[in-house]
Amino acid sequence: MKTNTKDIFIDTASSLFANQGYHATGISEILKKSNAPKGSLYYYFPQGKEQLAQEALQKTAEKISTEILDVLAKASTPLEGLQQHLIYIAQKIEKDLFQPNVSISLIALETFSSNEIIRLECERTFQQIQNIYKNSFLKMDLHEEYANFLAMTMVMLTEGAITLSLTKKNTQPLHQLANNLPLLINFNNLLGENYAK
Amino acid sequence: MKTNTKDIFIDTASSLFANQGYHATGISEILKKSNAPKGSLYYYFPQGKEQLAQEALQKTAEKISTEILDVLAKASTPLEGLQQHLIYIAQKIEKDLFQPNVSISLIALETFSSNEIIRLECERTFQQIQNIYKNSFLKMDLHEEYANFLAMTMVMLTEGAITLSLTKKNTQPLHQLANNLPLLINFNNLLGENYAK
DNA sequence: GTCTATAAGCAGATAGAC
DNA sequence: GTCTATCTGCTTATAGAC
Repeated sequence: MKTNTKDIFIDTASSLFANQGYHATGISEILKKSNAPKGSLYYYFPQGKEQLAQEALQKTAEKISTEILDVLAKASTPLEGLQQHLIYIAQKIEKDLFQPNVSISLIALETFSSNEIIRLECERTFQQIQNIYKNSFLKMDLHEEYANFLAMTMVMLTEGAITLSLTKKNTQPLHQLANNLPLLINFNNLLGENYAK
Repeated sequence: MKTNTKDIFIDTASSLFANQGYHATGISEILKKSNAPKGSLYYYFPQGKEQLAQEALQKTAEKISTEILDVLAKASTPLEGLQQHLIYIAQKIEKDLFQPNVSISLIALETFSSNEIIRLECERTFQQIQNIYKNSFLKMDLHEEYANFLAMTMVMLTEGAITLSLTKKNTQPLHQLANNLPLLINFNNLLGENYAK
């Protein structure tokens, strides 16, 4: 039997943790926004805040992965898909008034040295996203190592662009990156073809 | 008259905030590592934690800027300088056992929506770093807008590579980016020459 | 300028009634 | 399964002695 009180907790926590961070988000705030009492939270998540954060992070990771796969599936080329994804993120940031749920960098940087469970979850998520990018590049008949490097580059660029856009309270970095992405990710690059010569 | 108790506070706070984050770092931890009593902290920083964080961030920003300028000055080309800087960051991370002081992304993401003073300081810092990159690119006779885009790209890539390396507890992303940077930042790129055609 | 004792409030977590 | 009252410890900050 599936209750959905638990899902409400996860959704609320997912959003709050991603936008404010793990330490800045209190259990009380999650309870208030979930319209639920404290007891039921500890019923569903006996290990408390850490367990809730872990499950919330998995949910965020799933959502991000799905969004990327969707946009790549609709696009006519991987490059266009990546550009559209960056614009999608920018629109989401604007629409949600800079409270989106598009990045796990904050949680990753907050916990990498203090919480091994959550750190591993973040590492897994980054790898999962990178693999999605890599698979799309492989369809372009790129050398595997080169595809992998470009995929890692896309993860770095996307996370960096989100960080800059949020800090500036302006989505210009995301838009500019989307517009000029062909200058960076150049499939006809001779250097790239000789990548692992 | 210059005491240096204040400087000790700033150095300690600078390191703790950058590595653990603003909310995870308590005043008590700063006091303990500074070997100083609580009274003197509030004597030097009457506005408490927020003021200390702001001054610590300025110190971190200064240090990062100086390091980039140094490495660029010694390198024979901007591209080599950027590669060496990435390697320098990787070495610092390894040497300091993943407790370096090389990024402001964590503080930026933690505070962009909750603390306007610190957010502005972060925005200023990102812009300052981008300007250093831009000036080095301009020496290569690039179009100004293209130089500016490449500089922004370098900020994104560097912050992204640090985030990935810390999360993985492995500096491979930083090293791989350094090795393959010429594939991305390509001054002979025809597209780049036509940037703002 | 330096230091300690303490305030006031909030955090995460729990016990136990219903 | 749901809810509330409460515990313990930690947080930032302050008052005031020296």
